Amino acid sequence: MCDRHRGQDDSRACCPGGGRVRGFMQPKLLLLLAQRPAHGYELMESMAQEEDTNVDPGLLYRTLRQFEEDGLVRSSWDTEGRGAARRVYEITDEGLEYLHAWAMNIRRTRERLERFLADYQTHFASPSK
Amino acid sequence: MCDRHRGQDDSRACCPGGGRVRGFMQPKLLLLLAQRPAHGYELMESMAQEEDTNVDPGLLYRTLRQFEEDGLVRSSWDTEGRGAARRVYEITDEGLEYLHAWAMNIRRTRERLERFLADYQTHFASPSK
DNA sequence: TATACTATATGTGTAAGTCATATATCAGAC
DNA sequence: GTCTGATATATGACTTACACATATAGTATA
Repeated sequence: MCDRHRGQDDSRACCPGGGRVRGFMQPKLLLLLAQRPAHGYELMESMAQEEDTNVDPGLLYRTLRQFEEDGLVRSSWDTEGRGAARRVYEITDEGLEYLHAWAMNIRRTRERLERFLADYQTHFASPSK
Repeated sequence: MCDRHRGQDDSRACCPGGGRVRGFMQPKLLLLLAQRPAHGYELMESMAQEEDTNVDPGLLYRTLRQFEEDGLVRSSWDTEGRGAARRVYEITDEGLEYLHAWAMNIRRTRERLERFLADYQTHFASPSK
């Protein structure tokens, strides 16, 4: 752990460029939308809750707009009820295909992570240091 | 799968921005160097073999230079033997600390992937579609 | 009327990755 | 001899996922 974060209990913050495997919000968003249509704020709360990572609203809304531009979701304004108008997103057929492709890649990634962790443990468990 | 790649047997190529979780080369490089010192070309071959992904030499060499700048590895020229001179890298103590921090993050990431895949399968296995 | 929460959005910058290309040495084919 | 291909390292231009800051507007409640 780096000097900056040593002693902190939030090991997620460690380190500058050091750690984390990225690129996960997009499939996660598509899966949530496959389960049910939702608006951005709702998706943000779901993600913040299920993953224990802080979600950047800017990234989330931009990702949704990009998804719509790419035809993976479509949106409509919900002006019913109280509160500010909300844009409700639902997944398209193309979005579902994307999600399936993503799931395959994630399965492969999981296997790579498992091989990495196995190698890592083997190496640091052995007495040869 | 997207139009561009439908029918191809290489599902890794799919799709433009669609899939793959990134940021994995760095911990993988550090683990390889923790196992034994090596030069760039050798690391490239190890990675291309163990992961079945094509490795970009540009990215690899730039990453190693960055590692050295950050003090995670140190290098020396090997002019022995025949062939072009090669720069041999070995991991430093700081690099080892980084590797440990990375391994923790990767463990957490694996759990997120597993939760995602479980949710995914649950959703698409159920008859409610 | 102040403040907090709900809800969506932009601007700027960085880091990891992609693709193309440049370079030099050496081995073997022809 | 020189041509091709493997070994070996490197730069330039570009894209994208993400981080961090900030803007905006409506609603609820104290």
